[in-house]
Amino acid sequence: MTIETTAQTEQGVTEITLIKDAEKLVASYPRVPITVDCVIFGFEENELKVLLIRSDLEIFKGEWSFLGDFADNNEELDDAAYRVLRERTGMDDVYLEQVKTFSNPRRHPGGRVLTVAYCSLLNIQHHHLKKMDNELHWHNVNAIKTMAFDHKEILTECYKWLQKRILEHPLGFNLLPEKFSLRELQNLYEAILDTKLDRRNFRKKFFAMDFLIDTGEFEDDVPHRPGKLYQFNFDKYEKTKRKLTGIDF
Amino acid sequence: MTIETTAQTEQGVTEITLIKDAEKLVASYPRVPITVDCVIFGFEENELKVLLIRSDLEIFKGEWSFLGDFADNNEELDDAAYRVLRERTGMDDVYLEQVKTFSNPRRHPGGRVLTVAYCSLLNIQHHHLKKMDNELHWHNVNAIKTMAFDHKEILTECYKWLQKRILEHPLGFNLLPEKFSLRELQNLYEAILDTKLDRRNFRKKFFAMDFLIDTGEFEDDVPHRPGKLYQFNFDKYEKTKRKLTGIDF
DNA sequence: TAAATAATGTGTGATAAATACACTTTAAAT
DNA sequence: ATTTAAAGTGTATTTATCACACATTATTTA
Repeated sequence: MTIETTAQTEQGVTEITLIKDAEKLVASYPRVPITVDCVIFGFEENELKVLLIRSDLEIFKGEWSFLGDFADNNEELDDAAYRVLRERTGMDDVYLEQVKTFSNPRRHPGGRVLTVAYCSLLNIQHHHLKKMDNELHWHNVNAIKTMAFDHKEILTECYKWLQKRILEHPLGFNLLPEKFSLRELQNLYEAILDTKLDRRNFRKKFFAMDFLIDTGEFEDDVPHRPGKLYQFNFDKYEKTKRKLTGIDF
Repeated sequence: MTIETTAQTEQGVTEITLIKDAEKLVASYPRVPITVDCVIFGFEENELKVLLIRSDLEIFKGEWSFLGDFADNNEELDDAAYRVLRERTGMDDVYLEQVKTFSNPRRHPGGRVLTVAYCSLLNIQHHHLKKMDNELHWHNVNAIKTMAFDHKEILTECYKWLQKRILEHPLGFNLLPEKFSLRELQNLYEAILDTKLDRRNFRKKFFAMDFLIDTGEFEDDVPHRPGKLYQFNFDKYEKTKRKLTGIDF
């Protein structure tokens, strides 16, 4: 009993020493500020959009950038990305995934800053930009020519990521309203993949997967025959492994 | 002319001011030490291996970890990863790809350290561990139970990455000797994907792609009918978009 | 109220890819 | 000469991809 206590104490002391050693080692190495950047995709008027804000750096005055922020001390980066989303858009139940870390030492004019890019997909109708906030804007992804920092490069990488990811995982539903027509779904895929798809094959493919629930409702604001509205079946989505590859091309 | 010079000077002055502002902003944010960790896969005796080193932290005495290092000031992380490979294995023309950033604030006992995991694939026969260096060891990937830091988690992610990546990109050749038999190639795929493949379909698949060059040579150290030796056709590999998906399952 | 418009909804046949499956051949070892 | 162990090869079935056209329906316009 005495021995056991001693052993424990000794072990405790040793561990504290070892942690001190580790701390000393870590303290001796260069440190870098870390940011997260959220590349937030949306879909509206048949176009793939991305949510940008005017850079808050004078040197990039007028240029657009992603929503981002420095990571707090002891904040996990996923949490930082969710925090940025919450703080800037008011949403926190969105799809979010880490994509890539960018480390060019000259990417930030204020010195070396490392950034981790996160892609987020959100339904524009669920998110209403504050009217006065004209620093925030949804941009057509294909129309963006230049951005602040290395953000154009980040956008390119994230857009490629999205094109690939949407073929192996039906992420697109995160971008649509809760109830959507098959045309809207197809338009979304066409916008993201930047291609035309055959309507019959597209429908066949999606009906073959059991992702779609027929709501029995129809569109009611279209100047032509209204299409049926569907909902996404999240349960099936979790269970299936079926890929979306090979939609027509 | 005078005006132009003045304008240039003024613009220069302004830019310097703006950069100072940016520097001030960056200086005000938390900084974190960054490491890269190289998850180096190899293939030997029909098993997928990963190259590990005994942790240099006393607190992890005896535990295994990836080859890693802190990023130098102003060093791009890809370069840091290549540097680690070069310094520790003597190789620098290896396949290397960024996989994921790990940021749990408690992942390092010496305080917050962020790490970026890189996967590397290398041909074990081209790399001869220094005989005395018994701190470095090739481990069977499936036999690893615990590791230092969060390296077991990193391994899991990188192994998943490899399994996925090898189906869309013929990376496997990086792990094989220059000349290899189809059996070796199939064994490699079976080891990585952890599954059995049909020999005829596997051959059909690889011959259909034009990745293989028939060397006309045969194995000569096997206790049975020797197989033909092939080389990988890097030119075709660059040109093709053909996927490796759907090998038998 | 008839005609024009614009998109919905539906099926089949052709081609290509994935999969399942068994026997003969060859070289080395015994 | 026999055994062993793997190489090498072909076909038939099923599944997925892809190309393609016409009737239907609600709205808008003349």
